[in-house]
Formats: sequence, structure tokens, C-alpha cells
Amino acid sequence: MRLSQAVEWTLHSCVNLAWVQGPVPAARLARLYQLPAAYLNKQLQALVRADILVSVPGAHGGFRLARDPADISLLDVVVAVEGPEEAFRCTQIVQRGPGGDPNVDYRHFCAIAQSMRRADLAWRRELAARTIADVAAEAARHSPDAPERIRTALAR
Amino acid sequence: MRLSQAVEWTLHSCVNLAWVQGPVPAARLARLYQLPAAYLNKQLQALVRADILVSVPGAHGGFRLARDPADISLLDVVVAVEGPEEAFRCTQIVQRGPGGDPNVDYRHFCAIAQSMRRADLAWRRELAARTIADVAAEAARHSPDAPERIRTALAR
DNA sequence: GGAGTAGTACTCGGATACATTGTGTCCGAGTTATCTAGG
DNA sequence: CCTAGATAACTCGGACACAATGTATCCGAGTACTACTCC
Repeated sequence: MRLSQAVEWTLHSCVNLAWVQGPVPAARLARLYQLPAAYLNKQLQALVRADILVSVPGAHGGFRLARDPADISLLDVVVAVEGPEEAFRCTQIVQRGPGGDPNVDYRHFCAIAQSMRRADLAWRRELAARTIADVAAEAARHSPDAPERIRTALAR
Repeated sequence: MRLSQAVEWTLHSCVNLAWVQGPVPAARLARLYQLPAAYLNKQLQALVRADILVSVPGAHGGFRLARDPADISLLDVVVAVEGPEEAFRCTQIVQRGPGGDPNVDYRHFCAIAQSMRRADLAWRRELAARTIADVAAEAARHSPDAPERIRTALAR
């Protein structure tokens, strides 16, 4: 099991966007960490579809947060990039086993599926409890001049 | 993010092995749910390397649990199949950003990495708290004749 | 001087290739059970 | 009848293909700004 690289990139981008005002083009966000600009752009589109970012086309355009950083959880970003389905996929192989009932939905009754779902929920709960604003504040606490550095680095 | 199919197969196989005595060949375990036998065999090898199963070669050979089902957590099986590394991989892109210090290990200091690690630990904690014996007992509670059905289906 | 218009630079968005990983199959090495022959 | 050896069947183990997904790139559609021309 493994999260895509895009999760790291988009999370950092969201935190950085929380520190600036106007829209920032993907190329400038990518230049910060020397990332491939076009690919980052592609991933940010997923955040736009999830109503986490707003894209502004044309010159002086770019991406900005769609709402307050305190209203964007880490889970929101992860789900936008990775999709909503949970990590463990119960294919209900028990249905095809001895004593299996084709009319029973084993995604709810299979003890294994239940345990895996419980772990998944615990993971999501942690991510949902942490917002972009939390992370930004924590980062600023650890290195107080980071916001200003990002602002100047993202300036035209 | 997505766990491999093998997790479901190996977990069910471990529960089934907890209900029988001697070694069971992979082909017979696969036949239970009409799974590709050779591929299941390949996955069970990973459990052998992790000291969860013991393989017995030759005629009348197969796989059996290496220790008591109560001493095998779901996390043990998942780690054996998926590998030990956590889902979120921090590549420390902050190092290459403005104000980044090449001598700092941001896997421990980056606020994002910390949050993702916390979620990962919560997920692992849930899986570690649940054993094969727990799942087997839960399944037997829900359908009491399941163990006997499995035993006869796995008999030569 | 001001307004309208054509042109230009910039940005997102999706369509298109490449690389990595998951999925599935096949055959050989090694072991055990069985059968056979000899004492 | 018992024992030793050869044979055959069975099983794991890893090497070898195929498919799906993640990664990366490129080009077109659309917008805002700028410069120019005309009134």
C-alpha cells in the first residue's frame, strides 16, 4: 500500500497557498521545490474538482484556496487525489466459498472486512481532525519566517 | 491508495488454516474460493518469509500456521504482503525549497509528514490489536458451522 | 486625448506516451509415499 | 515376511510474461493585458 507522490506535493502546495493572497500559477508553485510543473498542474486540477482550490485562467491567473484553510482537512486533500474508496477492497470471495450465500453482502458481515474497515476509519479520523491551517500554524511555529519566505518566493 | 488483492486472500487463508491441523497445499486453499492457485502460492511464500506460515515440501505437504492464531495480528499479515514502509512517503521536498536545510531530516520535523505518520500509526494500531484468532472466533460466532465446513472442504 | 480593436503573452485543461507496480502463469528442485525385487 | 532401493506423484519456490496504475509531457482553448489605430 502506498500513497501517490502527488499527495505530498498537493499538501505542501495547499499550505503555501494558505500564506498568500491572489492566485498562484502551478509553474511558480512547482518551482519552489523544483517539481515538474505540468504534472503538478494536473494534480491541482483534481483539487479543483473537489472544490478545494479555485482555478483562475488567463494571464495573472493560477490557483487559490476555495475556502478558509481551517475548513480544509488533510483528508479532503488525500481523498481528492487518491479517490474516495477505502484501501482494503473486499471482493466477497466468501460468497464463492463453502456455505457462501450469494444474497448476503459480505462487505458488512465478513469479520475480516469489518476489521479492515475499522482500521481505515481510524486512519481517516486522524486525517480529518487535522486541517491545512493546523499544519501551517505548526510549520510557522517551528520556523517563524517560513510564511514570509514563501510569500516572496511565490511573488511574481 | 489501495491494498493489493493478496491481503484479502492471505487473511482468509490464515483464518482457514487456524481451523485445521496438518499442512494444506496452496491448491486446496485456492479451490475454496476459486482463486488462481499458483498466484496464491506466491503470496503465501511472503507469509513464510515473515514467519507467519511454515511450508512443508513434498507429497502431503503444504502450509500451516507457524504459531498460535492468537499471536498473529492482522498487521503482521498486511506487513508481510505489502511491506513494512508506511503509506505516505516523505521525500523531503522542503529541503529543496526556500529556507530548506540539507542537514535536517524533514521526515521528523515536517508538519505534514508528522500528521501523515500519526494517521498511519492509528491505522496500524487498529490492525495490531486484532488477531487471526479474534477474526476466526467472530466468524464462528456469526456462523457456527463454518469451521466444520472449512475442515471438510480442506480435507484431502 | 479617449475609445475601440487587434495582437500577444500567459494559464489552465485534457489528450497523449512512458515507467513502475500489481497480477498471473509456468516449469524445475526437492521431498514423500508407493511399488518392486531380493534376501 | 521383512528390508532396501528405485520409481512416481506431489508440493513449494522462483523465474518469466501480461495488465493496470502512477508518472510525466505536450499542445490546444480561453482569458487578460498591451499596444496601436481611428475618431
